[in-house]
Amino acid sequence: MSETSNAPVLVLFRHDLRLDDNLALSAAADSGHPVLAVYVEDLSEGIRPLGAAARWWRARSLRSLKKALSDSFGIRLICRRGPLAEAVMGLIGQGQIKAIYINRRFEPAADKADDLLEVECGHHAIPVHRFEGQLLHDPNRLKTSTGGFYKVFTPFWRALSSTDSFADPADRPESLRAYKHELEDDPDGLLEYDPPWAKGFDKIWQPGEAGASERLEQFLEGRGEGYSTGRDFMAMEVTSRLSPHLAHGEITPRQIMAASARSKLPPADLETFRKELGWREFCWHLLVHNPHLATENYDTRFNHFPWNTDNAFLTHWKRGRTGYPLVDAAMRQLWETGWMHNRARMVVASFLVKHLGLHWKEGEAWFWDTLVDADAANNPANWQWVAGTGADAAPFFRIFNPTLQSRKFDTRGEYIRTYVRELSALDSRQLHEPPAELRESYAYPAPVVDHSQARESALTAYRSIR
DNA sequence: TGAAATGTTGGGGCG
DNA sequence: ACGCCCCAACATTTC
Repeated sequence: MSETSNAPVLVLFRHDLRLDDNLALSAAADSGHPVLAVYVEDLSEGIRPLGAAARWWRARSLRSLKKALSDSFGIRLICRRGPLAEAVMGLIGQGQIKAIYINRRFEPAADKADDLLEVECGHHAIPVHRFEGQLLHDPNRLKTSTGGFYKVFTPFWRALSSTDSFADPADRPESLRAYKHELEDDPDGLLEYDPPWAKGFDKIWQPGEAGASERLEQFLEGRGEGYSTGRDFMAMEVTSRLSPHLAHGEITPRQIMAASARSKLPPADLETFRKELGWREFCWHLLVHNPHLATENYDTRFNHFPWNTDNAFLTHWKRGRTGYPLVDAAMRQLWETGWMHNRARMVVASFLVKHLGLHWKEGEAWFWDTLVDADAANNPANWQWVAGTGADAAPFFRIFNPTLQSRKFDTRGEYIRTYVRELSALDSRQLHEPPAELRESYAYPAPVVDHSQARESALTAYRSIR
């Protein structure tokens, strides 16, 4: 490392485990210097550590990235964990790094950690170059006409999607000079994480950039046909399943927008699909402007809300033993696959908050730990939305009837039968609401709460803080 | 991106 | 033939 002319530039990977449309990587390539590629698990103050399912995903995604860097460029990715600035300083000898290239992060504490890195590097005259990729918009730039941030989705999306077209994605670098080094690859074992509960995940998911672009292509070339209405039906395989790939930065919303413009899917389906990306942007917009979104009620009137603290309720919910087949199917899908259908998420979230009267943070924490796509903005923002404590939130009186949702969106019971296997012999007339006298013989629990009673007490509680 | 309660309408059974 | 009632179907209001 002693000869400065051969000194490397450093590319840091964090939530951007990809080579395509990776502006930091491209800029590092353009610098002409040899590249040292490092993934850092940032333990800086205030950054939320990944949940277990997301760690499972990351281990595989990192392996895939490592292989791609090695195959394409002969670059050996190394992995480190620790507070960002410390990890980076510990890695490099002073004055031997020309520059650092990173993609901007929007989790407020992570953004701060990047600022700190920049300050630390400044002391050593090492410039830190930041690039965009995680989002379509810059939450600090997009403002309402009165200069504030957006609090309602529709005007937000109108403003965002009516602006000039989004930037085109960048190709992966044609060539990169590898920096030769003797650094240890993965001292903390980030690439190895194989918990027993994740055994089934491999059948469903292909973490990594290649898996991401495959999903996108499949979706835009046919799977997404009928998305605008079909997305509500939980047994239909019409959704893109891109969320974990997006969460880990294996694909960018820029790439998705650009690809969707070339798709032959019906315009209505594409519009609905893009709008979902819009919700993702909106959630990040909210988090940037409300750094404590994951821990505090956006609507502070709820600080005095009389939540239940019944641990037995919470356990039934987590295990998928509430006695409501749709809720249980969804919770088991989450456990078995690390993912849950969007409508099912709304149903189980509404059930936790309104039927069981538990604090949304309980559900948010479980999702955070069990979802492969857990995202620091989307998870809390959507939980607050369902709970009615959030921005542009669902009105307090919107209480899903799990049995009705089941009849409407899983009419033939395929979704339920897939995950609540003990009920698979029931015909669809009984499946949505198994008769009390049958439950014992099917080893299926009685409902933990009575729907209309639970509904009434939720309404009473929510009215109390209006 | 809801569900339940309440109101309205119209067809058909029936005295 | 007619009015009355019932109730399903649909619309509107309310939470």
